[in-house]
Amino acid sequence: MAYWLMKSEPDVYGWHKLVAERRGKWDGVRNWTAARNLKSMKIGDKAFFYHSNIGKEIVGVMEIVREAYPDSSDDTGKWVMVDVKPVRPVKTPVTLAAIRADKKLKDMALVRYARLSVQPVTPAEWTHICHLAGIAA
DNA sequence: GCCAACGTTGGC
DNA sequence: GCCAACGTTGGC
Repeated sequence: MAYWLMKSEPDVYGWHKLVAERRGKWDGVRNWTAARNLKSMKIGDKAFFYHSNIGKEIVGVMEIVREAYPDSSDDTGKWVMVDVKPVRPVKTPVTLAAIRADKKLKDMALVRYARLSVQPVTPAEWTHICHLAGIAA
């Protein structure tokens, strides 16, 4: 099983909206590196939901429930989307500042490639962040 | 609102 | 195929 981190601006599509919907479509990705990550996802993979711009923190854990298929918001047919469902909210949000300040996390894509909206997370990073978030890994 | 980082586009 | 110009993202 692989781990990921996916970003969304909460005023556009936030954690609470995903929880309300019970299942969400992760569309609108228009970056080749992010799209490659979407295509690598398997059903059952876990992903952190990160609020960019407002909050700048990890707020929940999602699971991939449908693997990459054509993005319905894309007319060109080049891009893909996946479906996700919320698994659990974090107990304590893990902020970008906390991630930057943590030696174990400073190599995360979130820090090194700030603009990448869909990025891999290593098992060690996943476990550590779950610990900081006060939830089981 | 500004600006740094960086991806993309288009002229050559 | 290079690289300057431009656009976008996202932190501050």
